[in-house]
Amino acid sequence: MFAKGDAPSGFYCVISGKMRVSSYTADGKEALLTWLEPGQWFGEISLFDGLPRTHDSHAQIDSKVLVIPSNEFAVLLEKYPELYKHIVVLLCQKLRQSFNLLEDTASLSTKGQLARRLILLCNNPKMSISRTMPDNQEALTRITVSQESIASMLNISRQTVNKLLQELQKSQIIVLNYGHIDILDMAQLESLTVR
Amino acid sequence: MFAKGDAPSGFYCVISGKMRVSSYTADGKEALLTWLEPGQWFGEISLFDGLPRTHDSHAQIDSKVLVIPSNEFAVLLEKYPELYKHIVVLLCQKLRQSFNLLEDTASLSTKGQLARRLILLCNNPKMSISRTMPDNQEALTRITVSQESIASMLNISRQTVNKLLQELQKSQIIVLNYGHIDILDMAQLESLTVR
DNA sequence: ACACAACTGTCAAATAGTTTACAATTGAGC
DNA sequence: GCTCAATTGTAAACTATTTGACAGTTGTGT
Repeated sequence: MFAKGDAPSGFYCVISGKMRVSSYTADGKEALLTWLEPGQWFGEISLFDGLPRTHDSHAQIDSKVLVIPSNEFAVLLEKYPELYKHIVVLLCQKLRQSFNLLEDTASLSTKGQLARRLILLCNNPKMSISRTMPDNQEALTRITVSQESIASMLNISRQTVNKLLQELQKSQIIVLNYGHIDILDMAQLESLTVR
Repeated sequence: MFAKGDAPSGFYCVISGKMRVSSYTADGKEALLTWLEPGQWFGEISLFDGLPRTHDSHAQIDSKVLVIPSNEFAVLLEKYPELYKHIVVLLCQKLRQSFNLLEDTASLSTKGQLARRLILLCNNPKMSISRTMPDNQEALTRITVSQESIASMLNISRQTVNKLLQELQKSQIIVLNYGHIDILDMAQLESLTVR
């Protein structure tokens, strides 16, 4: 468990399992940002600007996390300054991702945001600094996520999520199941997200 | 004018004036992300990951922008690799800012988001890589922005903005004027943004 | 000082989303 | 196979937000 607000302490990489990245409202409701999967790094923001962590990260399932403590990482950077290039690329990827998310929430209808999120969930593991993870999940068409989780990501109620998902199902774009969603027509899904 | 989707072309710094950073919906509505003021750098994301620009930036008023073309910047980086450190810090600042924005939209009520945005607009110029700009705007309590602009930033209607602002005015938190808003009680404004 | 554009204030009807509540279904563990 | 927790489906009442329309106000430029 790496809590939001914690002092900066290191650079982390998910080795196995799955971490939830989220923040919490006053009333304890979770606002889910994303998941971190094996091969994805996190914690670098605090590391470089020295401010508290931006989010809570906690294991959703049994997970192993590689920890590089701040001071050790500083030594590494000293020794291999070319590491900076990769850090910069990692940061740019994350920044681009969050800009895209921001743009979505700032200009899409609720239905559009839902469609966008479904697409994002299909090609989730994109934050990795290394390309060590195989890209074989490219054409993933099954999303293993509860409607409840989608709701907390979009800051809307589960009932609304359900209603919209059923509309998509009626349009033959997706198929709803217990605990997962199958995408039938990615192209049509994309067409719902044109701004 | 630096358009979203343009090929990466350089690293920029606002010298004078004010740039609007935004994207546009299909129907031409503007989704305003923020402004860039003198001393603030932009364009670095495209520069480092080689992908198209993430946003439109266009001058709101007559502005001067320093342009460092990609190839020249590459030479600079080669010559002064310690520049990377500063780039990393700049990126972290922007990332932290967008995470905060994301968190707001993901967990605050409309009124809370409005309060948050008013606060942000007070201490806007925070994206600068250098500390060359004096910090004398710290306790700024007048926001020069139309209700229309606020609406497009929050992706809500102008009428709703107006209604909520008037509630804040009734609570003696702000005063509404033609073209600008005065903040009377920053503390109370902050208290509306607790999650 | 006049005209005009930009901005603000307001309202009613229509739409969208939340909340509360409860039933039905599914999957996991014993 | 049975039980229980998690998840999904559904509906009605309520609240929030949008849309469209229009009037009033303020600042700018001539």
